[in-house]
Amino acid sequence: MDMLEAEGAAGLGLRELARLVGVSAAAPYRHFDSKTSLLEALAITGYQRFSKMMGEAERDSPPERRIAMMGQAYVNFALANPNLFRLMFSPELKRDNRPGLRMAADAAFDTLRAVTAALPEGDKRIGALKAWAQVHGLAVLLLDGQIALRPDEDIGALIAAVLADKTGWGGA
Amino acid sequence: MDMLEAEGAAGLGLRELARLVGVSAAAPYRHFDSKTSLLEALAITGYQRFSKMMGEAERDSPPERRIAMMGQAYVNFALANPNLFRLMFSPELKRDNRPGLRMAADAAFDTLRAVTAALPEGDKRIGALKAWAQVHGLAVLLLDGQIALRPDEDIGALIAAVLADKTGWGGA
DNA sequence: GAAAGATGTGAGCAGTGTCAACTTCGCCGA
DNA sequence: TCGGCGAAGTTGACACTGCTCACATCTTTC
Repeated sequence: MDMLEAEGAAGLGLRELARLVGVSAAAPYRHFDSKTSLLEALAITGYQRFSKMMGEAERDSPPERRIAMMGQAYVNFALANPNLFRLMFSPELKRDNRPGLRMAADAAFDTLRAVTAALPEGDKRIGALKAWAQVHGLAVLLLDGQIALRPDEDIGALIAAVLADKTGWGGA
Repeated sequence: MDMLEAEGAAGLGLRELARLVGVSAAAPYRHFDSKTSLLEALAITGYQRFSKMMGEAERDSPPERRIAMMGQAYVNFALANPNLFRLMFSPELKRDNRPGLRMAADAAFDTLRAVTAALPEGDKRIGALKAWAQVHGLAVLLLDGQIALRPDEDIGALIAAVLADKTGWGGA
C-alpha cells in the first residue's frame, strides 16, 4: 500500500516489492497470481475503507446535510489516497472483470445509491448523476493539480460552495 | 496516435512501434528523447484538437447555450479519444513540468476561461469550477464505464439534462 | 512419523526503455 | 565536383520488468 501511494500503480514493481520485503523475486507469486491480482487486492481494501468513510459520513450527519458531507468525505478520501483512488477507478483493472473487485465496488456504491434514492422529487436519476459527477470531477481535478487552490483556502469550504450552488445552464 | 488509442499510454511500446513502422528498436530515439517525450508530443496535439473543438462549439452557438454546447463538446472529445484524453490529464506527464505541454494546455483552457468570465453574477469562480467539475466528472465516469447508459439513451441529452439541473445541496 | 500443503529459492525466458558506437544517406557550400 | 556535415537508422548491449518452472524447506495435519 505504501509503495502504491508512493509510486503509483505503474511504478509498483513486484520485484522491487520483494526486494524491499527481503524475499526473492518469485516469492510474491506464492501470494498473488499476477501483478494485476495484487492491484486488485489493494483496490478491494481501498473500496472497503471508502465504504467505511462514506458510511460514517452518512451516519454522523443530519439528513439535509448528508449529501454535502458525503461529498466532502468522497473528495477527502481521494485527496488522502490519490493513487489508491486512481487505482480503484482505473479501467485496466475493471476491464477483465474480476468478481471480487466488482462486489467490493458495488458494496461501496450502495451507500451512495441509498442516499440518492432519498433525493428531492424531480428526476432522481439526473440529480444523483449530477451530484456524483460534480464530486468526482472535483476530486479528479484536484488530484491532478488542475484546480489551483488559493493560498490558505479550505478545500472543505470549496466543496460545500460548489455543491450548494444552484446555477443551471442551457435551454431545456 | 492509433497505438495510443488502441493500447493506452502504458501499452504503447517504443519497440513495438518501431517494429510496426519497420525500423530498428533504437530508431525512435532519433526523433524523441524518451518515451515520455513521445507521449508529450501526442498530448500536445491532443490539446490542439481539443482547443479546436471547443472553439468551434463556442463560435457556433448562441451565448445562452454556449456553456451547454461546450460541455457537450468536452464530453464528446473525451468519449471519442478516451486514451488521448486520459493522457492529457495524466499526472505522470505534468509531474516533470514540460513547458511545451503546459503551453498547449493553457491555450486550450483559455477558451474555457474566457467563457466562464462571462458567467452570470454571483461568485464567478464557484460557478466556473462547478461547471468544469460537472463536465469533467461526467466525462471521466462515462469513460471508465461507471455510468450505465440506458439502452438507446442519448449522451447529449443526458449531459444537457445534468447541466440544466438546478438542484443544490447543503447548508451554506 | 509420514504425507500434504504452504512458502521460498534460483535460474531462466521474453519483453521493455535506454544508451553508445558505428554506418549510411542526402544535401549544401567551396 | 568534391568534401564534409548532419539527420536517420543499425547493432549490440545493459539493466530492468513480469512471469514460470523445478527444486528445496518448513509447518501443519492425520
